Amino acid sequence: MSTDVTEGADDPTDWRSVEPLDLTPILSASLDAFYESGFHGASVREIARRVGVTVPSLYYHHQSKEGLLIALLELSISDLRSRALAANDAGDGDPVQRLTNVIFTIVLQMTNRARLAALEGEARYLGPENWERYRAVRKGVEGLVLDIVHDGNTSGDFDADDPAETTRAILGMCQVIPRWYHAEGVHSPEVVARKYVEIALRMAGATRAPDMPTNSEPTEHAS
Amino acid sequence: MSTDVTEGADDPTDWRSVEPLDLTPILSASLDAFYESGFHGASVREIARRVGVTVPSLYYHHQSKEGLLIALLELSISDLRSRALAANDAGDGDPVQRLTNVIFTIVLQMTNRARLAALEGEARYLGPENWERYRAVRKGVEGLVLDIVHDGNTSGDFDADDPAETTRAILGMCQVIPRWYHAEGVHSPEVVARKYVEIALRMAGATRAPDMPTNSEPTEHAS
DNA sequence: ATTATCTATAGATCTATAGATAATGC
DNA sequence: ATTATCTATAGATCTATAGATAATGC
Repeated sequence: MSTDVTEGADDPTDWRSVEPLDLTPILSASLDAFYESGFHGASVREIARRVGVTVPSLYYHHQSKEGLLIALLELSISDLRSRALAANDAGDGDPVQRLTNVIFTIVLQMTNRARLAALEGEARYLGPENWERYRAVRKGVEGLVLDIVHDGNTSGDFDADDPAETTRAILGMCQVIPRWYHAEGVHSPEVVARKYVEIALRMAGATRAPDMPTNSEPTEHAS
Repeated sequence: MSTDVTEGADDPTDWRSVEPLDLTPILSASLDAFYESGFHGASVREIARRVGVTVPSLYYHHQSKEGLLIALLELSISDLRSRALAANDAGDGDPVQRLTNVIFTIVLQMTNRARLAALEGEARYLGPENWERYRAVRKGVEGLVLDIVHDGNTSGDFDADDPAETTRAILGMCQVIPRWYHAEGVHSPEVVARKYVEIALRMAGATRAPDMPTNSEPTEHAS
């Protein structure tokens, strides 16, 4: 049984590094247009022009303009989800390490794929069905972080007054990274990720330091 | 000399409470439409329909569709700016109290005026001139918070590893509040503001607690 | 046969303005 | 005179589809 390997993303256990997704020319052009002008500000004509094809050609590959957006969002959020889960697992049950790993991989996405991550703000223009599906995955990631903060509070590793609010605050500061990183980011994605891990640990009231992840080390298990 | 009192907002020293702005019917309808559909997704026809006038009537009062947006953004950002400055002054030179007051008033805006605050994301669709003007004010507020974090680091009240990154993180978590507060906010604006002040102080590494502001006390100086 | 593109066009909607008309204040 | 509204319309642009045509793989 040969399952399609290209589904989702690359090796899901590889949460320490985030390479740019290689998109089809149509999705790549859509991303550029949506990023610059927003979903409603970008026209299918403009997208077709960037790709170098006619408009009907776009409709052959995707059902509608919304179909272009949902394809991009789905790629982005499902990849974020699988990396976040892998990062959490790699924390081996230790709340401090789990939060560290998860925030590290999230910030890597926000910086290395800033344009794609910035599309999240356009998700609210999806139709009810696509919106609900997207929202469910998004909620799952938030729930994961909330669980970590909760567990840390219970174990005494964290000291968050209001875990739900702390979780929203942590994810909130990450969400806005794409707004400024692409334009004025001076640090490498890894450096930013480490800084935000430190800040997130403070927000949760962590009582000890984690092992800071790094992506410069070679992976020990060959493929 | 009777200067126009309605210019800007109400008493600028009153940073402890934030009432909803009362907008003209046209701006109120524009805000609703922009909030629901975004700048490009909202049409002037739809705005006119909400107000109950014809489209040309809109153009009598405002130069263009962008004129509607900039009017709303200008109201929002200038009010935020003056409140933030007043809140900073009320901190009396103490970094802990200054950060507390400024974050408190910012979060009050994000919750009490969630729809208006959410418009910030549309600012990037402004023309170059309006965008630059808006951006300058926005940068001013960021600079104010950065100064506070810096001063606190110098005085030993804070312990921020990277003041610029900490400032962005603090303002970032505040910026996204409108995205969830309007929909699922269960706490009162004041309660949320106090929670975020606590979180912000942790992020900056504050070594002592502030006097938490409250807006339930009557102002001691009559008008 | 299947896949991918094209030309041509439907039909709606967009922002904005010209110029007429009514209501208000001196 | 000034302020605020209207009808009518310009002129561009929007998303999406019908149906023809070319290229590819068996």
